[in-house]
Amino acid sequence: MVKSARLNDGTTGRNPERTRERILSAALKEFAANGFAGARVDAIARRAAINKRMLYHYFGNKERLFREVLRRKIAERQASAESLSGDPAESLPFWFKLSCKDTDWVRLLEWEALQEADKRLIDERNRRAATARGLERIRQPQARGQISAELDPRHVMLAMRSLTMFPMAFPQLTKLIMGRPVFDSHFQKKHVEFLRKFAVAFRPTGNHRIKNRSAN
Amino acid sequence: MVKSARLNDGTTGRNPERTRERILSAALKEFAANGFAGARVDAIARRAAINKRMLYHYFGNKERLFREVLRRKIAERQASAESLSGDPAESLPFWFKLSCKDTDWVRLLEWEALQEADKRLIDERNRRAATARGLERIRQPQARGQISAELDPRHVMLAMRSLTMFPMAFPQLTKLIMGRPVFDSHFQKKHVEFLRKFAVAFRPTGNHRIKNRSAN
DNA sequence: TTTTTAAGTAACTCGATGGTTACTTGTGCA
DNA sequence: TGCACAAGTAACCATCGAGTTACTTAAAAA
Repeated sequence: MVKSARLNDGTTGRNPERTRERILSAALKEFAANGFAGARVDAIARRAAINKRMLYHYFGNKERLFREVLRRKIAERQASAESLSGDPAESLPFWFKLSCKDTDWVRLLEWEALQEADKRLIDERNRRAATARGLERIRQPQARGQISAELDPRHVMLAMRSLTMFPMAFPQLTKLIMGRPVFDSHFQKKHVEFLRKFAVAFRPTGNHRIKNRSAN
Repeated sequence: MVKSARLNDGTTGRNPERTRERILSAALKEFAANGFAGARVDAIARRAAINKRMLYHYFGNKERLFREVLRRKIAERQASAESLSGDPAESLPFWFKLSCKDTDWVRLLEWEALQEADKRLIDERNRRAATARGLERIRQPQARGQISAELDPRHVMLAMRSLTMFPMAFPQLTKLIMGRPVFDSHFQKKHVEFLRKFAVAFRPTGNHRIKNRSAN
């Protein structure tokens, strides 16, 4: 037969790479939508258009698949975090927009908060390191006088995460308060404006800025 | 028999009030811990130390029980919201401490965010009204010059909710950032301090405060 | 070409779970 | 006193869902 020659990277016949990939992306959707416990292996298989058995062939079981999905997503996220300005008036809108674009991530974190609260974190080493780098990206602008040095960088980070993730994490509350769904682009634009204005909260106050400047 | 006289309010024999109450409080725990889909009717029955059949006797089915649990909790919450100062330096710590004390509520909201995102809210009328009253409690301090009138009260409310609920809603992130569990009382004390200090973010800036004062 | 191994499929198992059936027992009221 | 109805119990059922068995088929190595 002619077709058996070199079709593997195409769309026909067997293709382990493609199958693995389809399972992973289907699983991401399913886990983000329903959490680990709520996700249905059959649903993942259907979404990926593969036989359920293959999922066990490639990933062993539901939990290992979940860990793999999470690991990949974490890596993807860390990439987008690295290059970023120290000015809260830019970074707050940036993080907020990212949450709006990547609802799967927000939901995965939320499921994790609810379901694996007690168990130890997946990919913990990696995430600790990323958090430490994130804190460094707050201390630098503090030294430069862009963020008040009076504030503990950890609380600053927590506050920034809060302000930028909360609306997506609690869409029903956002809708209740704002009168518009979180996905509404008008709301998103307005909230970006609000965050940009609100960012002054992190800036040094007049007297302190002078104190910091003179300390250099 | 002597004992059949007037024991109903006691601990022995039949007691519909008590049974209903036990089911409701067991259900609150179970739903907060596992969400609607994850909650097990058998587990609720076991927790309440009643026969599973009674649960259907009193509440019809799992969903109606859930709605009743939520309705009660919402009512309880609204009560504690009504009397409250307009000064963010007081209200932010107040709401944060409330979240710390009432984790069940935070978790119920979080399950709702994840699971009933599409369906319309339970007890919606009531919650809309409470939200409107909440917005009023922001407009008043704005008029008094305690909160900047430059800020849209809805965004202010959203930001306040974010800052006060987020740490409890995402305990794993809080731990990652702070190095201590959310339940740690030292963290809670420090975060209260941070919020009190950070509350100036909502206050009018120098020039605007003058403008507002002169407007009265 | 043959053999070996990985990719793929259909049908099954078995425990868990929401809800029900069919029953017994205590209590307030005529 | 007895009767009607609510409170309460145990065993059951149908369905669903993670994981498995037992098989076929493509493709790379020998």
